[in-house]
Amino acid sequence: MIHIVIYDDNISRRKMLTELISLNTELICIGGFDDCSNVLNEMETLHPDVVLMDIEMPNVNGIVGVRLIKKNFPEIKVIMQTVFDDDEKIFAAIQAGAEGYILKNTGADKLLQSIVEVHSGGAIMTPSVAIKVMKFFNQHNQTEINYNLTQKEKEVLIHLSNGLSYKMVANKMDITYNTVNSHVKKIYQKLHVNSIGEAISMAIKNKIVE
Amino acid sequence: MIHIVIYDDNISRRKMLTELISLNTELICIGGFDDCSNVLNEMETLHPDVVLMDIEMPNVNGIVGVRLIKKNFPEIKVIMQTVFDDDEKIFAAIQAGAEGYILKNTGADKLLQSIVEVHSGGAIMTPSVAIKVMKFFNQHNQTEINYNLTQKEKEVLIHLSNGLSYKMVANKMDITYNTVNSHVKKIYQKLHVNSIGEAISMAIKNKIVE
DNA sequence: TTTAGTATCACTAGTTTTAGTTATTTCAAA
DNA sequence: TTTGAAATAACTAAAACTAGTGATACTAAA
Repeated sequence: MIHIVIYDDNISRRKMLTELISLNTELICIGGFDDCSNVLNEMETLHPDVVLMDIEMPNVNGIVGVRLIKKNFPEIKVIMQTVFDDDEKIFAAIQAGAEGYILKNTGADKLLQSIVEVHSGGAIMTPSVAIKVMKFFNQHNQTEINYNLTQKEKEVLIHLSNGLSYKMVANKMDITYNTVNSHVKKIYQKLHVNSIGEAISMAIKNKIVE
Repeated sequence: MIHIVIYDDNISRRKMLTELISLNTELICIGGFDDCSNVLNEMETLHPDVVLMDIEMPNVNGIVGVRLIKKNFPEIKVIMQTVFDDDEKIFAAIQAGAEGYILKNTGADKLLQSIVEVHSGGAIMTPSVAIKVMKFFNQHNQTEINYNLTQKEKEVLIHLSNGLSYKMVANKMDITYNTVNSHVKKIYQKLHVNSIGEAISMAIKNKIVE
């Protein structure tokens, strides 16, 4: 028996969801609220398995709500519901630790399915949300532009980004100071920079070095 | 009519998938191959809408395959299939640009559903994959360790990471070179480093600067 | 009201980086 | 086999950084 609490400022929608949930004998709705003003108290007393959380709510919204829940009751699963336009809210919710993101127009069967899925340890997303997440993922894990740094050049750059001086790099790589200097000059040319700071900044951002 | 090509080294499975797909009148399977050895040629000639791609294949595997497809035919949607929900492969596939990632034991109806969903611009993941992606997401967006850098110190650091010299930073911030020097000394103390390279490296990795 | 932290600035001296030019060897590709 | 890139190295001079000490002014907290 999965215990569910619903947060949604639209009462008729809440009623509808409650009825929908009661159709499945595995699920039971044990509470519903307008917003997250008292979310911690409510979690404390009701201790549901899964929370259905509207993102847009007056006073204390769903993002804050899920953050509070996850911080204090990490075992409670949270599914966010949104009308969906705003990337930022999706990512905020993900970072707050919600297990699911589904659109409000999601079909009844899928909603129920999602609750069960999340309860059993999975995560669910509607496809349009998934594509945003994956795009964001890619964007922030983009494969580097190839600056054609050689292995030695990369090695020098890594050492420098770890705070070593040319002298120390030379020592570590068993080459002379002069050679390190040569490599660095080549690196700067290839990266189109002219200081160690910018080179390292570029190297890290483009994943040339870890 | 959605045109589909299947990559899977298991012939009987490929046959099964082909038959499954043909059950839906909206879908048609226009090709199937053992591995990705000739994937670019095959894409060139068949130009499917969606590719069903097994990850584990001899010779040229699915990860390489999706990477090749996405690089040369970004409009072709790719759904990865695997028996393992191996973290590394999932992320590799996502980064290669796959639109879907589903386990092989996914039900027939869900598979077909997924194809349609992906074709219409969404992305799909099985719940167990989704939770991994989201965890990874969170992990790599963790809030920084607080080094208690002041606003000015951060500002100096940002300028330095953009390649500015102390002199230029001074000019930009309307303070003297000496003050910049003071800030830097403080930064080094707080970050426990003693070179610009290490400071920037640390700053970027800990999201002190973008 | 004393204290701690921030922001500002100065001077110095030693160290390091940057950038210029030049040159040799090696190795793989055209 | 010629060519070109990579790796190595040297020399130099200017510019920049590092690190030490010390000082003033302001603000907010104890």
